[in-house]
Amino acid sequence: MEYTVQKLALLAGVSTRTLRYYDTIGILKPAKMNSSGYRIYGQAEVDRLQQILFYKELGFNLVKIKEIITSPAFNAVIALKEHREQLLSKRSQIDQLIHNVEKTIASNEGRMKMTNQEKFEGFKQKLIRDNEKKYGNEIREKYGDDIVDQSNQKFLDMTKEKHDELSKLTEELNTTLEAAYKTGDPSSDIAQKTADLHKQWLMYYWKEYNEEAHSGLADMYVDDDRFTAYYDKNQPGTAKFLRDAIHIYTGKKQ
Amino acid sequence: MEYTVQKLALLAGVSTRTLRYYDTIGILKPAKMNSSGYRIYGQAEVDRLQQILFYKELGFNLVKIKEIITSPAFNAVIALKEHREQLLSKRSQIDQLIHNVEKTIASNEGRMKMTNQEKFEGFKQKLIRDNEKKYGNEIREKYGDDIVDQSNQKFLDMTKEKHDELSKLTEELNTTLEAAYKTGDPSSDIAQKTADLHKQWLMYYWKEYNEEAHSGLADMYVDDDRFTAYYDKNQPGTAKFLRDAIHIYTGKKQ
DNA sequence: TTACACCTTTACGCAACGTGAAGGTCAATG
DNA sequence: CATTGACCTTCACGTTGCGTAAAGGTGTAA
Repeated sequence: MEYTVQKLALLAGVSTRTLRYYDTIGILKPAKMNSSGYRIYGQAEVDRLQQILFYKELGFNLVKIKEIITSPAFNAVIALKEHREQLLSKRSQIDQLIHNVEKTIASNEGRMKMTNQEKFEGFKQKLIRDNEKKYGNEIREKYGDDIVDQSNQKFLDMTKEKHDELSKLTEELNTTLEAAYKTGDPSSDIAQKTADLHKQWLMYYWKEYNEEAHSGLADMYVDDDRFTAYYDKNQPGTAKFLRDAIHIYTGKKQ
Repeated sequence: MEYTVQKLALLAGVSTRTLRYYDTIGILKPAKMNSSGYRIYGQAEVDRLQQILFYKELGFNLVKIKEIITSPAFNAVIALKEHREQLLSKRSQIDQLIHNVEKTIASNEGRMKMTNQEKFEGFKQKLIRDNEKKYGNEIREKYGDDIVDQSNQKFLDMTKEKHDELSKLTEELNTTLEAAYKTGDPSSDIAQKTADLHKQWLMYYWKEYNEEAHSGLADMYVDDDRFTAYYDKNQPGTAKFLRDAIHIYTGKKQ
């Protein structure tokens, strides 16, 4: 039995374009060409196409399929297991997305006060948050995933109430820091109060608290210009002051 | 605060290419261009970018994001709900894939006798199966989805044992049909036995049995050349004979 | 002025085809 | 025998969200 493109396409339920494409990428070449240059497929090609379609239904891409069907059968099992892993991780990604979308729906719907506008307004807070996250990544590398993982997730999971709490806490931290700075003494009660507020504030972004990480972050406040610029915006030296206070608070320095 | 492409890219954790792309597709235009044609972004653009990235993390494509952030907030909730539906259906698709992949792994691994080669070899059987499926689709349109749904699925779910049963049944069907044909009488015992075997054989592909569908399929055996060719390959007239036997069996004809 | 880091536009590449366009081929028909 | 209509062929652009050169202008510090 011999088939032209359309015959085979009809038989297999694919388009003729698909068969031509499979020819050009070399995954399914016709058995021969007739005198007019028509593609002629035979039984072997039908079988091969069946295999291709089978693996395609399992979600493999054509490159993988080519590998599988051109090399010995043992590769198939390996490929299948790899593929299963990929599918599983893809599914958990989607689960995450669904979770986040639902959270967003809830926060958009239930409490309309927290509009998108509000949620994203205030550049400075965002700058800081982004930097926290950025340093979170560095800390993650140093101290392992668990400490910082899913700060983003925590933020998304935040309800309006939590969000308001955070806003208040941020303000309190700022005013307390300003007052503490005026004492000039990082070991003063108010400076230590500031460090404690900073810890609490941090806990909105980090899943677990860890003194070493906290102290490390404080170092980075001085090392990174954008951090420094933010904390020093009213009074230069504030970043350093906060760092010292945190060092004392975490027991890193005398 | 003003940002060039790279500054903003660094801040937001995206590439400069991305920002330029967002400019060309009009989802994020810079606030202005300086005298040399450099893109300059301001605070509003940073905010907008944050929104874009937020929705991107939720898995929206850029067209949808553009719709959401350029039109009033109420669209956002609708879009989110639609998006959730899409994600849910995507997840169940993936669940299907995982299920199928696992079945395939099991059939490849547990019982090595059923290799891919075997599984897909034998063009005639496949041709018939494909035709069954094809007609399945037609029957589906006529009698509703339930009757034929997931014949493919059923095939995938088949274990080695089932597969062997099916092979044996197919052979029995063929030999019985041949013998029955020689009697020349579609109402003969052996012809009716054949019809019954055919029903059993069909049940490997259909979820539910239905006399009308069975009888309809028999008609198609005569109407479709490929079917006819298959059944008539040894003795011409076999397709017709089988059809008549099935008609009697299903009570369609005296 | 030289180096170097930054900026610009243009454009190909990726996956798996869909969708024309422009033009030959084959069988049946008037 | 010419025409029709259904087939076949090879380009080649469009899809999504950028990555990755390439070729060339700009800013600034040494």
